[in-house]
Amino acid sequence: MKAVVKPVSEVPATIYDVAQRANVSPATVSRVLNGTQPVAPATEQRVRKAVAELRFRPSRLGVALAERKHAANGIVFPDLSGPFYTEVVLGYEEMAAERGRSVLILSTRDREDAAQAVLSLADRVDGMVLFGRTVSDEVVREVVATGIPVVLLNRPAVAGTDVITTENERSAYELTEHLLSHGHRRVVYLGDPNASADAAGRWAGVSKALKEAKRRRLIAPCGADENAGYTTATTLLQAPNRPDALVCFNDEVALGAMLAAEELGLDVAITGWDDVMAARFARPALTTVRQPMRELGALAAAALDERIAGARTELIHRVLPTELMIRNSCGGHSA
Amino acid sequence: MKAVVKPVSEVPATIYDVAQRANVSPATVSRVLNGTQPVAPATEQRVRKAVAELRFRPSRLGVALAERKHAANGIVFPDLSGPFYTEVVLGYEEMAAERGRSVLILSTRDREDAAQAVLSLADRVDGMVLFGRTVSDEVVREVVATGIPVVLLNRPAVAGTDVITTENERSAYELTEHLLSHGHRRVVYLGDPNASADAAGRWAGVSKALKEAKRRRLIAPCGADENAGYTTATTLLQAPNRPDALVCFNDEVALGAMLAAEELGLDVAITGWDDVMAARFARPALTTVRQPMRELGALAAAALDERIAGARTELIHRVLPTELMIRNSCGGHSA
DNA sequence: TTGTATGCGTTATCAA
DNA sequence: TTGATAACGCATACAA
Repeated sequence: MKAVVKPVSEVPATIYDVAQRANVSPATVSRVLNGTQPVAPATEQRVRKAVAELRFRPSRLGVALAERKHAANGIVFPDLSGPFYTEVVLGYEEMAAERGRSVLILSTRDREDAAQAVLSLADRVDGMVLFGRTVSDEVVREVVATGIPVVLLNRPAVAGTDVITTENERSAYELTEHLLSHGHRRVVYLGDPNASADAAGRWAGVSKALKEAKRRRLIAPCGADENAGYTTATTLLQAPNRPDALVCFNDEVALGAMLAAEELGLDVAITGWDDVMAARFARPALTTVRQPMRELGALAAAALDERIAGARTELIHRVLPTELMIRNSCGGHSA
Repeated sequence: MKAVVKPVSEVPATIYDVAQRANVSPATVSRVLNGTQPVAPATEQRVRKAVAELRFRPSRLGVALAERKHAANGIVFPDLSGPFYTEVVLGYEEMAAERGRSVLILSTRDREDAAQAVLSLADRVDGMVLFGRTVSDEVVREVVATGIPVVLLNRPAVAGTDVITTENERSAYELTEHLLSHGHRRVVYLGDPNASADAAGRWAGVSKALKEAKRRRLIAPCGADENAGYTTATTLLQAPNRPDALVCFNDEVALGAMLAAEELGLDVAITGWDDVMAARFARPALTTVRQPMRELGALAAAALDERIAGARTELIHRVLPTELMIRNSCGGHSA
């Protein structure tokens, strides 16, 4: 006489279905699946058989509620254009995946409800990393107040957060010194120190080198994209007493400035920041600064994980080194 | 006489805490917060007051389980380097956010457990989009079998999936015709038709144009990165009877090939695909094909949403047009 | 208009 | 080694 067996249905099986089919309690099924407690071999066999037959997959929804955790991390960035954020996100995802956590992304790019979006993300993750230039300190504090660990990237610390940044001032200083050593006398910085900590840090380095060399500390407030670089440089290069070197906030700005110089038929030294792919292919090739983007993301994920797991309670503040990529655009290297 | 009021605690308040403080039932709190049923003004006031005082935020975990949905979408891509995937992801995230859904990302880049990772992602979302070159058809079928809607991007359809692709063959055909009209006679395609549907489609277009012009249909199997392009082109350009035009699978390959040609001091026409930033800055500027990346992502999110909401049951298959960006690298345009 | 009670799918505690 | 059963935090039929 055949046993009456529930047919495999289209609706997902629950742990109760499995329990019933294996003639055990739901608790035992859970124990088998998670290895949380010893189970008799024979019992385990029955359970595994039932699981396979019913194609049972534990509901993440149920698991999450019972464990009261999402097993997911968030990451908030202003934009994804350019390789910088992209690479960081990739490094972050990779490390998170290794540790069994999913990652939720959120781009704040000119979104009016950015604050709301970030807060709402906070409800869906066990921890999150926030890039500079995304939301106000006030919002960061609110997120911290929800109780989840927060890691800040390239942004000044807020109480209760871990911080990881890449080095700015020293590299900018060296870059400027290099320019000066090539005989450039009138160097101006294209960027807006008020716009971000990065921009401020780089200006600080440039400024310091200029001061030490007893040069005028010139700065041209400028947006962070190619168009801003092009426009600003066009104006600058047509003014009397035009600069012979431009230290740009990033590669996009620098590339835009190169276009301007090219159009005006002017020979001016130009440097960028980030080492985007286009920097290598521009002619002359762009001198720039490379950041360990991948590592930045991976470290952020690791830091978050430590706090989520409770393995660390004190906060950290790490600064990652950057690397000068001297190429032809800064003059003196046979462009 | 003061009412006894529960102090605001550090542990998150639940809907029961709010109900108690407002002297109503949890159901009423839910109704106020979600506007699912009319509530008396006075009652609503009390509830909102309690919500504010307790800083109550509904637990996503509880909501998700009760509603039996994640309110989240997934997206799986092979990599994020290069602007292509990045822009698509951005378009996707933007559209998803507009519709109140979070997005979970998953990169399969040389990950051995890619299949497992994708399946596990399937448990955490209400629907997902999969790029070509990520997992096998078998895995796609398994995901479809879980019951969640699946949208495939730049990849041949699998039963039960929506498909959105960008046009390949026609653009490749036009690109090749253009090259031929410039007098190039020996044009070879750098790419691997077996590696992806994109590579195959582009080769089909090149092949067709060559055939119609009664030229030899030459192809050099080649990886999809800069290094592969450089290596392949170096070999090709040093062989007897070398090509005078290279149609490359993408911009990275083309840029690598340009480096090779430059090193060898050879003048050869080169075209790419994707219009990465470096394409504009290379000298000569790279002729390439632009895809509506942002739109691709947005459409995918929209398609997913329709199926998740049950607004559409029949499957779609859309092909988005691409645009030729004729610049200098294809010769005849005063490079 | 509001409250009661149950379901959602797990995990985990406490007995047995 | 195993089974009841109570959380977990909300939504929602069903009553009142």
